Amino acid sequence: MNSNFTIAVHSLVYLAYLPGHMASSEAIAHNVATNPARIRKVMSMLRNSGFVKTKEGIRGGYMLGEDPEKITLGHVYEVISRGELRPTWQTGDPEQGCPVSSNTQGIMDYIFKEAEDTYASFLYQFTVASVLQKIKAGV
Amino acid sequence: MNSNFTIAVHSLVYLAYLPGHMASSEAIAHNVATNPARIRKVMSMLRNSGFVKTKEGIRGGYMLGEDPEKITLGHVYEVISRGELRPTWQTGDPEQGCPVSSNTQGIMDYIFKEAEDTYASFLYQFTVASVLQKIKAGV
DNA sequence: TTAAACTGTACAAAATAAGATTACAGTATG
DNA sequence: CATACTGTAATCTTATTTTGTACAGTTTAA
Repeated sequence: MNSNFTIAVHSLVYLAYLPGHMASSEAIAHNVATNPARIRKVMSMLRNSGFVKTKEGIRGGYMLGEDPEKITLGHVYEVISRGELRPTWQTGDPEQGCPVSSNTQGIMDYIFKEAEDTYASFLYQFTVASVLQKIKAGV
Repeated sequence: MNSNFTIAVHSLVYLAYLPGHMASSEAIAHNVATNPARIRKVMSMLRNSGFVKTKEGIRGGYMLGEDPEKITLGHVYEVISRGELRPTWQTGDPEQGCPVSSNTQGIMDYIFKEAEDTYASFLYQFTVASVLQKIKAGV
C-alpha cells in the first residue's frame, strides 16, 4: 500500500480545520510535508468522489465538499486505496499438476479480498470530524 | 506488506498435503515458485514459533510441527507479518506549530494499528487444514 | 487583454523496498 | 569423509514509491 490514503485523510482534516477557506495545494503540501503535485493528484481523486470542491485559477484551491461528520475514513479508503492492501506477488504455478501449486493463489485472492473488506469496514467508524477532534484533544 | 505471509501459508499447506513427509527447501520452492533461500528464511520464522520442525543434514528438510487444524492463518500472520500492513511513510512535521501537521501521524498510527488488529482477527477463522480442503475441493 | 496565481496531468528522476542469486559455514547420514 | 541438506548473510536486480519538473488550461483582476 502506498501512502495516498494517509495523505487524503490528512488533507481532509486540514481542510476541516480551516472551514470555509480555500487552501492551495502548496499550503496543504507544506502541512502534510510532501510536494504540491502529489497533493493535487490525491485531491483529484477526492474531487471525483465529491469529498472536496476545487477551483482553478487565481485564488483557487480546495475546500471540503461535504460535512466533515459525513466523510468516513472507510469511504475515503474505498475511493483511494481499495485493492492495494494485498501483495501483488503471485504464489505457485498454474501450469503445475499439483493442486497446491496451481490453486493456492486463488484461495489467497479470496482470503485477501475478504480480509480487506473487514479492514475497510473497520474504518467506517472514523470520520474527518472525529479525527480532527482527536487532534484537537491532543490524543 | 511483502509476500512472506503468502509464502508461509502456501508452504504449510504443501506440508499438510504431504503428511509425515520431509520436504526440502528446494521442493517447496519449486511448488511455491520462488528460490530455496527465501523458503528457508520463512521456514526459520515458522520453526521459531513451532509451526514446523526442521532437520538439517542429509535427508533433512521440513515437516509440520502441529496439526494443520490447529494452525490458524491469524497466528501465522502475527508471526510473519504483524506490523507490516501500514505504510512506513510519515505524514506532517512534528516541528510545525499547527496541530494538524504535528499530530495527524499519531492518530493514523493508532487507526492503522487497530485496523490491523481487525485484519488479523479475521484471519483466525482459517486454518492450514481448511485452506487445503478448499484447494482439494477446487474452489 | 494580459499578467499572475492557481489546478490538472504527464513524465522523468531519485529513493526505497522487495525479490532473486550466490556463497559458505554448520549439521546429519551412510 | 563425501554428500545432501539447513541457516544466514551479503549482494545484485527489479519493482514500487516518492519526489521533482514541466507545461497546458483556467480564473481573477488591473
